[in-house]
Amino acid sequence: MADAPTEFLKGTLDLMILKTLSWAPAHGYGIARWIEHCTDDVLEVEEGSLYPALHKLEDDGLITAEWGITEHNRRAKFYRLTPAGKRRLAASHAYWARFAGAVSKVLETAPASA
Amino acid sequence: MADAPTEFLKGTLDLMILKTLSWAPAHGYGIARWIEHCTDDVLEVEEGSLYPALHKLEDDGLITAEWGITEHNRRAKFYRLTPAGKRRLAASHAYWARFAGAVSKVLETAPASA
DNA sequence: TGCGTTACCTAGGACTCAGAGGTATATACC
DNA sequence: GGTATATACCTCTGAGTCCTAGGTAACGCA
Repeated sequence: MADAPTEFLKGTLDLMILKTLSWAPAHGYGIARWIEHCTDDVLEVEEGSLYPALHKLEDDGLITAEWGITEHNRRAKFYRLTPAGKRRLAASHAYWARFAGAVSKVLETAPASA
Repeated sequence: MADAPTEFLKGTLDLMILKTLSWAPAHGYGIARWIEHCTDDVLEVEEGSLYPALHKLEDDGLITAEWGITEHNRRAKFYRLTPAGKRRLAASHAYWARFAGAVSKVLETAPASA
């Protein structure tokens, strides 16, 4: 994905796509640009990862797509969260918190406690 | 890996192994048990993931192995961090902080700021 | 007309993790 | 002595995820 953190990431792409769409419908290109901007380019979204992920989310019924015109007057597919997508987002967000917390626990535990 | 967070994880297994070994040398089985214990079983380390990871870290020169006897009087391979492993741990730890921070930024940004 | 940006897409390979299976020994219990 | 449990190691294979590299096309501007 980026500079360095290509090591981690897994499932987090789906989560961030869903989160981005929770604010408003958006097209793939815009989602990628926004995530990069929001994280000061720490997270770079590759198109080869993005579009397959988007299609999979659509197949799973978590998002729906509709063709439209962007502010730049270009044809684009706008994605929107479905109710199932909202539920998935909530669940994934909770899982992430749980997971990240667990990793932090390991990373911050002092030697003595072992 | 576990209950739920099998979605995330990637690279984090290596990181947690290195971190565990930074306290003291340990054998595979012990590393797995300790990570599970430390995270209240949020993270479950599967053997099918653990041993290949251990072998890879050894091939990469980040850890070294030596046969010994455990406190249970059983034959076990004890792994120890190499200087390169310590450097990798520091770098990965920093990457993780950077990555987790970026994900949190996306997850916690309010709609209005987009 | 040509170029940069916006916007979409896929095929292929690399890599990681987990499930399932297998080996062997020490200790505890019957 | 025989059996069960826990400890401790290992690998094969499949499923899934991501990236590289390539391609299409339309808009706006010089």
